Amino acid sequence: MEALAKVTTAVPPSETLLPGAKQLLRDVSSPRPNCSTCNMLQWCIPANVEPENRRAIDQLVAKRLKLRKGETLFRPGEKFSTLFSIRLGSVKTVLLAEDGRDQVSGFHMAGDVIGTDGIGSEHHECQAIALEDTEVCAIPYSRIEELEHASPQVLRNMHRMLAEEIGRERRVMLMLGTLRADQRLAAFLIDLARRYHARGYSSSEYVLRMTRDEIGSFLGLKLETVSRLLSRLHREGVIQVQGRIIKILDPVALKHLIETSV
Amino acid sequence: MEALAKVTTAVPPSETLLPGAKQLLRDVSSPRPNCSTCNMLQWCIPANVEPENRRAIDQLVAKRLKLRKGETLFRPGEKFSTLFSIRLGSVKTVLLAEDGRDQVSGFHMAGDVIGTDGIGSEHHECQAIALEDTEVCAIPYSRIEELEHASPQVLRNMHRMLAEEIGRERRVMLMLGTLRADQRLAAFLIDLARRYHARGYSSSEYVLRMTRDEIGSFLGLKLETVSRLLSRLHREGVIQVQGRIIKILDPVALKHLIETSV
DNA sequence: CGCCGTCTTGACGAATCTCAAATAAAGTGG
DNA sequence: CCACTTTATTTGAGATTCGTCAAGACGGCG
Repeated sequence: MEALAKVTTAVPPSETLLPGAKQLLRDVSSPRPNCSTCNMLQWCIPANVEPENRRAIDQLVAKRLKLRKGETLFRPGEKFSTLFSIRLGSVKTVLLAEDGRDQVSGFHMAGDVIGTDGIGSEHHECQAIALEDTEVCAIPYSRIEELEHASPQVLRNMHRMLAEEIGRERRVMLMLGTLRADQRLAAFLIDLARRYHARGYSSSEYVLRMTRDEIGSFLGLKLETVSRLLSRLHREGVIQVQGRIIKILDPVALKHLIETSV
Repeated sequence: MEALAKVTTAVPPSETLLPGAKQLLRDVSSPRPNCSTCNMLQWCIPANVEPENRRAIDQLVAKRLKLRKGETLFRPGEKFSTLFSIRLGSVKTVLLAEDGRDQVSGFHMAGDVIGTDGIGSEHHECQAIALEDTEVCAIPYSRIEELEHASPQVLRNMHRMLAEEIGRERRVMLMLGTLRADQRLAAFLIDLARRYHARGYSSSEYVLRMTRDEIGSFLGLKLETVSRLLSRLHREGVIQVQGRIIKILDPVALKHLIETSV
């Protein structure tokens, strides 16, 4: 795996970046987090940074945090100050309404940057919860803003990320408003495949990190419907499902499903 | 009404701000658009501007445009350079998918600023179409950025607007993912009432500017469902519907409907 | 006045949800 | 590592919601 085993449970008093509950999260800033040797660098905020800024990016990450499954990274209303780059694991974001309704608004995997929802309003709008044991780099937004001035590439990366985020939300809206249940599920499976592929994994086989209930919440469906539709696609030979292991057998049929009207 | 009747059909060659189709829109920059005497000022980007910046804001608006019902202000893919503040009338924004699906993503009324979807990506992401005869102020984004440096109030207003936009999209997602048809419609009617009220109009009676089909598209429903549900709410005494005239008779019942599980 | 786009309403069917029970998988403590 | 508990998943039957198709009414406008 990696040399990240040593978990320092004590929070160093020097940099109290994270208020409240987050103090409980395990800080795993081994000796010192170091972007330039990080193997997630190519996906992250300082990707392809100019040679002259190489040294600067090692000042970017304040600390690394380790979350156990189910732990919360930030909550709605919390003051925004930090973006989090997922190094390892996966995270769901959940929207909460005043009346108690809630909905999974996204699933995020290694290489994704989360917390961007706070940039506009100074406060987080959703809750981020680890779907499995997860490690994130905490990057103070103020440092990003500084580096944006020095590095056009960092600015470009940030813009790309924010634009992707907006595009993602837009696709979700279109999906919820215009697609049937089976089409939503197909779109979901294809999107996951695409994202795993982009990270160098197989695009035809992967393991779901979330429950049927969480998938249903994201897609605006009940968990039983998700389960039934997975079974149906399996029966039809389009995919193969074994618990959370998904194999896409006929990607063309899957894509076609989204476009067919009945 | 207002002193806006004189429509100059000729586009002055001086400032060719808007490319392509937009040249066809009628420029109604009477002598010169003037924010400081505009009666929409309190809702707009330079609202509550500092006294020392009063003169600067009159350089903000490049021109005023008049759209007839059905005309398009901008389209997906078009280069972003300008925000539009609605002075009069109303506009819908429409998302388009590659496969032909489309969905109304929002309804915008006088006082709303549209075009913000282009800020992140440099290109517009949706199509803006006038629902009725409409007048907008075209505000070059570069001028806003300049003014943001001089005026903390303008910066604040911009942030507020963008945060509101994000919050609005978030609420739409939650609505589409978690509410039944009747609850969506109730939420829609309440939202319109709230927005009209904020603009000084009655919160219990208003005229819809869009068709049942457009409401359905926005809510992820078919037009027949929208019509049936309006009739049902009318029958139940919660609202009164006469064509596009809506009267909210029992706002409490309407709000309650959203929270009841069946 | 007649046309056309919009709206309403009914009947029917398909999609999706609810409730319930059985099964499978994952986590826990000895 | 096993037995036990808890959680997650599958599947069925029946109810409900919503969409589809079709016919007619309404209303603005040339």
